Amino acid sequence: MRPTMMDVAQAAGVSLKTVSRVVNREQGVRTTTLRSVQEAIQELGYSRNEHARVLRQNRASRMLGLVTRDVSNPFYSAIARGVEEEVRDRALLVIAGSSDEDAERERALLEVLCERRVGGLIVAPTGSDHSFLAPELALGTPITFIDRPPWRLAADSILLDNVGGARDAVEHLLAHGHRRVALVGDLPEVFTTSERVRGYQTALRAAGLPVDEALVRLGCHDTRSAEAATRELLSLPEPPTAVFAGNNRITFGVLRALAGRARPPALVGFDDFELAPLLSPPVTVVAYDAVELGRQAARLICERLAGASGPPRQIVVSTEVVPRGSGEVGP
Amino acid sequence: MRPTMMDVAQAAGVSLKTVSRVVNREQGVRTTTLRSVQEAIQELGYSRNEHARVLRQNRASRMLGLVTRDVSNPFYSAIARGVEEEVRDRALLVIAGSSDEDAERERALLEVLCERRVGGLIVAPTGSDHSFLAPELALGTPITFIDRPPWRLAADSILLDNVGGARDAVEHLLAHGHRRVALVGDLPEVFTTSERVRGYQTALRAAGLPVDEALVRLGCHDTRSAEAATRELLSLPEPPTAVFAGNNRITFGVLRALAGRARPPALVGFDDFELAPLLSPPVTVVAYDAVELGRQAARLICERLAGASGPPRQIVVSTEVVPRGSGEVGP
DNA sequence: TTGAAAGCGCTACCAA
DNA sequence: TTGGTAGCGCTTTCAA
Repeated sequence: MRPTMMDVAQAAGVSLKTVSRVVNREQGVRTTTLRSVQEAIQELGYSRNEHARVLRQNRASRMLGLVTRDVSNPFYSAIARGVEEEVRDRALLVIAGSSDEDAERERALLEVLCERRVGGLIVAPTGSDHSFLAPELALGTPITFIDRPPWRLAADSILLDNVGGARDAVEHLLAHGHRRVALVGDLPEVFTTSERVRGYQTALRAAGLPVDEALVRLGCHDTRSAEAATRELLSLPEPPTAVFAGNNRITFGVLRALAGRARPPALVGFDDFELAPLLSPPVTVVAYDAVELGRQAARLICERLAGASGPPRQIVVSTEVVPRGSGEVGP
Repeated sequence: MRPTMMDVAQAAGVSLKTVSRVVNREQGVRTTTLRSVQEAIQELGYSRNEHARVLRQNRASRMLGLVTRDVSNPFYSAIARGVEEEVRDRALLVIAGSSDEDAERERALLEVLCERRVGGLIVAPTGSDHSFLAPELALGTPITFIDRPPWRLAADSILLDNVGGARDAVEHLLAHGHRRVALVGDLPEVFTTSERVRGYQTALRAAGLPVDEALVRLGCHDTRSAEAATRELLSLPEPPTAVFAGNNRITFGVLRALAGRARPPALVGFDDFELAPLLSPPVTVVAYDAVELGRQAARLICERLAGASGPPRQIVVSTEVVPRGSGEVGP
């Protein structure tokens, strides 16, 4: 059996309360007593039961729940990293789970995390109704949405400047003389997709160019479909001279479609990636600090935990075009 | 205040025990009673307190602790993914933390996880003494080490075939006619480094070639130092005609050093990466299934939780050379 | 400086 | 089919 404080107390010949004092580093324990209790703890391999503490203190556990669409995706693992960095010194742990873009699974994960009485929740959401979190929010658990806003729930959110980033990318291509700029994008119902499409349209309209629907290929949710869509674009009677890729998966698909072509179209991709500078040509991207996204989310949670009230906040993280070569070739 | 079972009971006009039955889906509750309790639960936004359950049932919490060196590193996030996939159906959650290669931090994380009464621990270790985990192990908490073996502790481990993978890589280069094969490696005190060095030496010796220390550059813990080491190798009076890179960070550094060179040496890197096929030339690597590594670790934990006893097990995951171009050029 | 006792929210056990 | 009660391991409060 696992030793309890009572076991330690008996081994050390003191009362349970004295052991509690030692374990919690409280003042007012004679040095000799302290020593003998510490020895008993060592001897028995005692480890304090956090569940009993949480229960007795009737508080949240020192854990944050982080629900993303896939922990192994570099975007979300960077967020996880940022969250962890930010809460590390506050002795908070992170429980991370993947929804796999399944709203049911997302909900199940979030509910289980609430049963665990997490101190806060950070969600990169998939579902389209988060109203089931309203009671938890009302009870004081801070919840921050990241990458996409909450639906049917008034909660904090950290978003990228999707419109601005996409607009900058397309303007960058236009500035290099392109007039036929294609967009390869993810599922149109996804928040970030529709925002980036808006940015794309905004840039074209500001330049007095029409939005040619033949050059807009949405619904590419994986590398393969992005590759196929790009091949289709390139075999049009009037192919685009430049491509804007809506996210990193799509950029990889576009790159596969362009591989080996003598004179590939210009390319700017949303999302940076480590090897972008090593490709030929090096890939121009819309970059941002994904780790910072996680840090900001965690910071917001911590502020709320520290008592900050007030209406939901929305923080928009800026993006930046990083020219590397692929986006600076002419038509 | 957060509602308890007692609050629900009062709202529904039943006893606490009846609410417990409903919450736990026990048989023997009249349909009308069931309904009214469910309504009260909905009304109050009740959520069961998992800490109270764990305490009362005197069991481990349904959580696994996962301590890696950096959650945002693709290798470890793939492991996290594998662990999660494997335990998902068993309703286990994963608490993930990064040690940042700091043994003290690793120890602190592991101890906090034990206080949380995790059902099992998976560790990609940094420290060189894990004997402090002995009491926890003795109390029945399964612990699996991954990527590197435990030190001063008899516990399960999941390792890569580091020697075999490195040997295969070098043999692959030798088979293409190389006689001067360099090794760029991580810190020599790291387990995987020394194993891979052994594999490198084994391959050379088996081919009757000397191990030329001038061609062995260890201590490269980041991309930058690997790049510098590679530049040094290339400016030797007798430069290598092929390079074996000891891990993915090093491969990236080597690639940076080779970028733009008219006739780069052959290259095989340990660790696969998504963009390897898209580089020019595409990069030949020693590949393995990192997600499977995590799955195996979780499987081992689950078997132990299900009662499997016996001496520590060691599982070695095989590797495979994936030829893509960079490793198939002659000297 | 130390100890005794109540009780956090829940489940297990027994009773009705 | 339902309810009462003890107690999980700890912290809190009060007393010695």
